[in-house]
Amino acid sequence: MRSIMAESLSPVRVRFAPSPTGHLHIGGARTALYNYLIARKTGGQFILRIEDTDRKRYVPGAEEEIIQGLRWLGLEWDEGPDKGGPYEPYRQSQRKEIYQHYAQQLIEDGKAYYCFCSPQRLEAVRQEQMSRKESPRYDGACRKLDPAEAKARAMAGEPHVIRFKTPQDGTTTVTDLLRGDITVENRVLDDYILVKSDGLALYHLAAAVDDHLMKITHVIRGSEWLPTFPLHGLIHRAFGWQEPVWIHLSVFLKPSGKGKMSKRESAELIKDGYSIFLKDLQGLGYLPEAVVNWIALMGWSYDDHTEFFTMADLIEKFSLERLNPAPAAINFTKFDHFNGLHIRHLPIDELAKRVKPFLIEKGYSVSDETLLKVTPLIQERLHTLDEVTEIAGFFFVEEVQPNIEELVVKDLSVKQSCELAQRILAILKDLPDMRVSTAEPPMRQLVEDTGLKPAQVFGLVRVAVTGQKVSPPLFESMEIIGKETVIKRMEKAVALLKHMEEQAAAQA
RNA sequence: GCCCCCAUCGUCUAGGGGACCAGGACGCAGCCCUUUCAAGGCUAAAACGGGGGUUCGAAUCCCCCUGGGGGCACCA
Repeated sequence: MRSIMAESLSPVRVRFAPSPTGHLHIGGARTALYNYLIARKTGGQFILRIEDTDRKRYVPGAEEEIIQGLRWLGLEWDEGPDKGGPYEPYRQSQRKEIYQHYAQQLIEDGKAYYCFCSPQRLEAVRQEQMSRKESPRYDGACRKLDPAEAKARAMAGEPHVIRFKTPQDGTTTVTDLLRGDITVENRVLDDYILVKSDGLALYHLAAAVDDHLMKITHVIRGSEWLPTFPLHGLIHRAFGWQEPVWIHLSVFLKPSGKGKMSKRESAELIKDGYSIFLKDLQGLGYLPEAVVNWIALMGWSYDDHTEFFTMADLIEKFSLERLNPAPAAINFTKFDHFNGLHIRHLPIDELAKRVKPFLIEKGYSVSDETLLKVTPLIQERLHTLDEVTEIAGFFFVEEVQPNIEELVVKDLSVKQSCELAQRILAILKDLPDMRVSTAEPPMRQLVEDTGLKPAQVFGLVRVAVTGQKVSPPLFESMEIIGKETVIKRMEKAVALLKHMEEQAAAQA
């Protein structure tokens, strides 16, 4: 496959054609991304087309969610329902007449026919075929109808659909860029419905017509279309149209690799802080840069070692030839890794800006000045943005609530811990300020004087000042917090330890 | 049941007949660094599903099996 330099350098026209029937997920996002990348790389156009021909499955708000999701990822389209373009409209529900026109053309050419079979009859036929262990397929009853007569019945208003007259023998060969030729026996193909009884086209017709009219050069879509791929080739050929280059992407499997993510499993994921839905990702603390990097690498690779990619890198390096047709299991821990990588790649002020909403949401009062000082301390500690609250929340509160147990120094008694805390307090009180250069030397001296381990002394200070056992670097944190607050927190720790000591004495 | 697709470490992958006792990444384990946690560095364990061919030579090409996935709607 690698020898086929399909995209070469000529501009492609590609489209992402989602149907507004639910949430945009990472699988769809990846399809959109690959389309976008190849368009930008070749200087072509990326088109957004909404495939909303099924009114029953239409979900209000889904189109907006798709648009928001794509924009969040940074995948801006050149033509689409919201911005128009030379081939508008870009919403299939608004193109009903166009499809009808082309369906008529097929009927006139004898390549499609009216079908008046009721859903009930079709269901009965299906049942019977199944009971005979045959594949369910249209039995072709209306295929034999006299075309003039059928047309008259249709014109008279008799309910009908329009079916494609699939060749009954021979084979059909279509070509996928990644898989090569795919040949099927025509007899296993059905006389697929092209236009429903409500007059709206089904995907097969609508997509073919639109791809042709919109001058799409490459169709990059999910592999769920592979089974009907031969039909799509046949439809293009029935019209005498040149086919686009077809590329079917692999599917995403659940983390176990066993099957697709079910609706239920997708919903459950959020409990673990993950989601396959784009709408959730931002709130869970993920960067669009990381999402792009992560999904780009599920089914595509650049070489044997490069893994970090910005959008600009991807546009430069992406190629259809290096797409991988095998299904890929979703790996969320790798997603976390990429998120950390991109967090560390962000400029400080940008990271501060992105982390701020998470602090605000948890009720912290955030001063930009403090946040800007805190951000460098947490940058390499964050895997997701929302972790900022647990790692650095103590910077933005008046008081912390240390766990009394944690205040007791390892291998020391409560009494000894209390004495140590008092010595620390005395030293800090005497200092002119809390700069690292001011506070660290005397504290190190204390470690030496007491013969304790650094971890023991600093651990006590850490719990007292930050309220947590794990924190950003201690002295840098104290500098940001400032002397006044540090002293106040130390005093509280001493008081707590004293109280604990008294209680222990009373019990004895 | 029928049709189609896919097949390298647990996972994402590199690999286009000799450069492969198979490379990278995540995760996992250990070590280093270190005031905690990270980040970073180093090391380790970890794979060509099976069987036939073709060839001097196969992870790479062909066939079969097996396994996995997708699809069989007046959904997309």
